[in-house]
Amino acid sequence: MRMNHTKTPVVASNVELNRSFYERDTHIVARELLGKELVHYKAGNIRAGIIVETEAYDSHDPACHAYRGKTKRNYPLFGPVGHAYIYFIYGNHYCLNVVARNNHVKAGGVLIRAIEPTQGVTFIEQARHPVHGYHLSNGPGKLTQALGITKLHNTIDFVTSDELYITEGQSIESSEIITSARIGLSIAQDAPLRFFINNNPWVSKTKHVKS
DNA sequence: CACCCGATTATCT
DNA sequence: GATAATCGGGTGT
Repeated sequence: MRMNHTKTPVVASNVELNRSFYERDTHIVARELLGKELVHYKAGNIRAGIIVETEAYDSHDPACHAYRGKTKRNYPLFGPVGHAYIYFIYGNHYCLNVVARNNHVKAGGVLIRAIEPTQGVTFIEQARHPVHGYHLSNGPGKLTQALGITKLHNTIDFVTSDELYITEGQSIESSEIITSARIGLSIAQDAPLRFFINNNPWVSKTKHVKS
């Protein structure tokens, strides 16, 4: 099964992704999550954005949290695909992953690194005050703060949840997708497992980008 | 724009 | 005790 990469009109879709979407190689899912819409519904309010940057991590990758086996922190990566893995880092930030892998690896997930806000921008600006523009959500710690995602959402099922879910959003042509090395790692720095939409201002700022 | 650095804490060794 | 899939503010070019 493949997504449609032919010239398709850019039409937003609010159809939720199904379980099988996440049951593929982690790097395929990372690539195909570009253009999808991440939605957080809370207390009658919706905040959402189009995913514009992702990174893939699976358990035979030394940079993956699951590389050294299951722990109290990383156990969601070993659980069912389509669920959330959220971790707290640098004493300040929450980072959001979607559990995704084929049936041949023990654990894996896709880090959502940046979104372009589409709904609830007023609430997003409140959550990120005093920041505006692309600074609202052009980084993994920024987008969770923007949408109000915390460790409380850890292990939530994107496929069945009415609070946190992902929809088809808009289709992205493969020619618009850039592959590069991942950001901020101390090991496995050269693996081409970061994906982002070319020329999208909401993609995080980086120094060196290998394509 | 490029580089440098401190904050702050859950988790792992 | 050390580390970390980050961020934002600071300084210098």
